[in-house]
Amino acid sequence: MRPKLKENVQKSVTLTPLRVACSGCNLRELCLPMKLSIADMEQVDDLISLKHAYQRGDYLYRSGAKFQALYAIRTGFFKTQVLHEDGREQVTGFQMAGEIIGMDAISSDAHACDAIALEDSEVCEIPFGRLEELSRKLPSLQRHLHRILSREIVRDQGIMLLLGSMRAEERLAVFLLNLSQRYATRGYSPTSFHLRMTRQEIGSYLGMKLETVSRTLSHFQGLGLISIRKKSVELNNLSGLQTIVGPPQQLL
Amino acid sequence: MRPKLKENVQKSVTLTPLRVACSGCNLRELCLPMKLSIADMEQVDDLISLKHAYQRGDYLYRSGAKFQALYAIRTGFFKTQVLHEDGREQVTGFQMAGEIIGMDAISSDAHACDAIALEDSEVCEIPFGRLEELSRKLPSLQRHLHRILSREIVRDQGIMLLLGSMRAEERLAVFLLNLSQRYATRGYSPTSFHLRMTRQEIGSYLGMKLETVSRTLSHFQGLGLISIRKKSVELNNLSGLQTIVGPPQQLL
DNA sequence: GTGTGCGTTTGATATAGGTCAAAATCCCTG
DNA sequence: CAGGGATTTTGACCTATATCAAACGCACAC
Repeated sequence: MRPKLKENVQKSVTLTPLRVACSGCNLRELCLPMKLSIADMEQVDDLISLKHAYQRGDYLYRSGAKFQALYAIRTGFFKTQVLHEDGREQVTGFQMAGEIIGMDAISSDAHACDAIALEDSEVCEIPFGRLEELSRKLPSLQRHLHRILSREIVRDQGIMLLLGSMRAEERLAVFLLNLSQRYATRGYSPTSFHLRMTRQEIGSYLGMKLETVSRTLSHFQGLGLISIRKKSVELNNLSGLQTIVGPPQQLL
Repeated sequence: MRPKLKENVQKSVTLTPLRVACSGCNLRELCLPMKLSIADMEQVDDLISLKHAYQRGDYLYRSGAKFQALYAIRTGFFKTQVLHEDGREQVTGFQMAGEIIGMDAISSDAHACDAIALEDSEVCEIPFGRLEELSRKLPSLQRHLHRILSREIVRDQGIMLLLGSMRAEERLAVFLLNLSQRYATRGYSPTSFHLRMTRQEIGSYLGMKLETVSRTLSHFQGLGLISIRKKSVELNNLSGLQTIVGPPQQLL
């Protein structure tokens, strides 16, 4: 039933004929947080035609694939990764419901990374040509698209800061706090959640080896900051994690 | 005459009343590589009103400053950096003529990083509101704006790969090859150029300490790959540098 | 010209995190 | 429910890079 990630080779897309309406979507505040008239909203609904289902391990898109659309995650969890020819890979992000992915592909009309479902997921497809067209007519949609693109740039800069100037403990604390905050935004517990990714994927994202991820998590547990058992984490002391993030503790 | 970087505190902007026309700019192929009718081009010329001059050490913008415009670098060299409250800084990029910066600010209407001139520079200002307006009328301009934003995302992903999974030698080789390629694109020698930034800034960008930058450069010189004296570099063996970039040489 | 300071180089030493290995646990498959 | 691969944990050891320190040199100021 549950496929091993590496073996899901083909892009197995289950088309759900069901039309999804943004106007009725409970993620709208995350995905399209702008005010539109009813008539304009209908045009947006028109744009986002199909909802596709992906199983754990499926590719949403592959590096090199022709760019067609942006994707809004409706449910589920994805990772994006870039591959270096010599086999090295770098996870560039983990995406959850309400987030939009695929923007790397606009610049060259081909995707620059892979996007892979880490659990069974549903995705709304946003044909980019039509999005551009509509955003020419709706300034607030245009503005929103620009914000989303820019937000991605800012996010990436934050990761550069993380990878370029933080120690392993700090990176992991930032990572946990970031997940916490994103779950909170979605109405889930900020202190208790399941990690959808492996230690190896966390490590790739944070620029460290899986053993170091595991050791550091154990260390946090030893300090009483978190409880972790396999993939379920409990953050027992958010402000304690916050204080980990900071320059090397010379005091204390 | 030549100010120390840290002391140029105020944003000293010299307004050049001269109107600059994109239509006549020799950087157009880098900055606006798209075909427009003469009439449309005039509208773009209209948009990009003023050319400002900055001296070495001047801030083009600061983190937190209100977002007004994107900036196209006409001549000169900038760095962008993000600061963590605890004083740590991360250089997020080095920008040269024909490149556009400031896109981080769109998402929140405030700049998320600092941009600082590393040499005397001239910059074209592109008021963003008017750019959005015009891009609603000119689909090819709209498309171009989207490409530029997306290109920045792809660039950042490349840096994440670099910071997250390459060794110091590889990072520095990638850095030198990237500069080489960008100078080549601008019609300068790909094998002989001046570094505008300090070892410390290179180190910040590449996630390593200045001493490691210096040692690694010396090492490359020892291998005959480059010649370096202070800030002037000569790349003697581009393909040799290429082979440095790759998984840890187990063979050889 | 001489002094001062920043940037750079180089050396000696320390350490965070990587590597290798083994055991424990989990989870899917048959 | 037994078997086997994948994932995780933990330990022992190693290395790439950081840290600390000293000396040098160039650029600018006086």
